[in-house]
Amino acid sequence: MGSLARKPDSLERYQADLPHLTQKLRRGSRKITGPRQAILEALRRQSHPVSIKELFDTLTQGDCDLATVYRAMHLLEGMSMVKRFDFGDRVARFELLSDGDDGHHHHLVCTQCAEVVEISDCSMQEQEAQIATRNGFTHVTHKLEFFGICSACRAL
Amino acid sequence: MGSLARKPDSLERYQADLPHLTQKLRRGSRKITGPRQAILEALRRQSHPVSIKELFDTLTQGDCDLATVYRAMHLLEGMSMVKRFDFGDRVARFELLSDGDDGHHHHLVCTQCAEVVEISDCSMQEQEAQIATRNGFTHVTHKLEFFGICSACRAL
DNA sequence: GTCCCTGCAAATGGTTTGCAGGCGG
DNA sequence: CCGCCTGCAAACCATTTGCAGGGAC
Repeated sequence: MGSLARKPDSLERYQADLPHLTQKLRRGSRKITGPRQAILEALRRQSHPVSIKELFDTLTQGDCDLATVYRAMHLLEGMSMVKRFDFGDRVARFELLSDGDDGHHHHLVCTQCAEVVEISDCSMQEQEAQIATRNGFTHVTHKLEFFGICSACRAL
Repeated sequence: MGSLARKPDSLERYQADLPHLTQKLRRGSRKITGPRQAILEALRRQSHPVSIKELFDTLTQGDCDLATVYRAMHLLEGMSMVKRFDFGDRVARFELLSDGDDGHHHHLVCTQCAEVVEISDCSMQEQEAQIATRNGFTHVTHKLEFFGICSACRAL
């Protein structure tokens, strides 16, 4: 069952607590500010990739500015604390990374209701290596997302 | 992604000639206009996905308006005459589809110079099917692109 | 006391759209 | 001639950035 997709909304993934997260900031010589704490808290509550606008909307009005969320996500991405995903709708989505998790996984997205299921197993290492050597490339990575229609939408 | 320095196109892929293409338009009860012919001609010259802006720049000034190119690409996409690709830089890129080609292939993109190599073999059908049944989804498709550093950029 | 961080507002860049006139069928 | 297409300009939307004041350390 290891490769089975994760159940949405159950938050089974381990999420570091806030002090743990802010410590990472401090280690990176970054300041721990109110907006950043609010953003990290908001991120912890998510179990799926969220867009910046969505994240912003979960914040108490006045917690911080939209531009600050953008800046914070850049910062966190640079510190490998979040991972950016792209579902092809021209909107960046982010997930908080757990310790030691490189965040490499994919998603199955319902094209009608946007339900997201996490796909944990990725068997592309060998293909990646093959592609690298065949084309003389190095540092080859990939982006992969699945799209389809979920059972609920199909029933409609 | 860097700016593009497109290499001379090899054009190995079969590209239908213009009359053949405009016939498809006619079959779809679409009008054959000057701008559309110019756009199709410009598309035929490409052997890799091009952004709308790039395509527009290859047109003789005055051939048509940028907005018209956008509208034409929507039209052509809806008629399955072009396929849209997404390299994660928030810019849509398009490729002309050959007859009978569903356009399912992937690309290897250099993150420094934006060189693009087409990856033709895709062995994900079974994984796709697996993911569909495991999660109760239907009509499952995927988007997959590879990124890396090409030999030229590596040498710099 | 530094200078990093923030809010605000304006700019950016890709893409879309409203409108009135024009041309393909 | 009818209605699809087009050019033009303005609107849109996610994201970025300049600036000056304020707070973390």
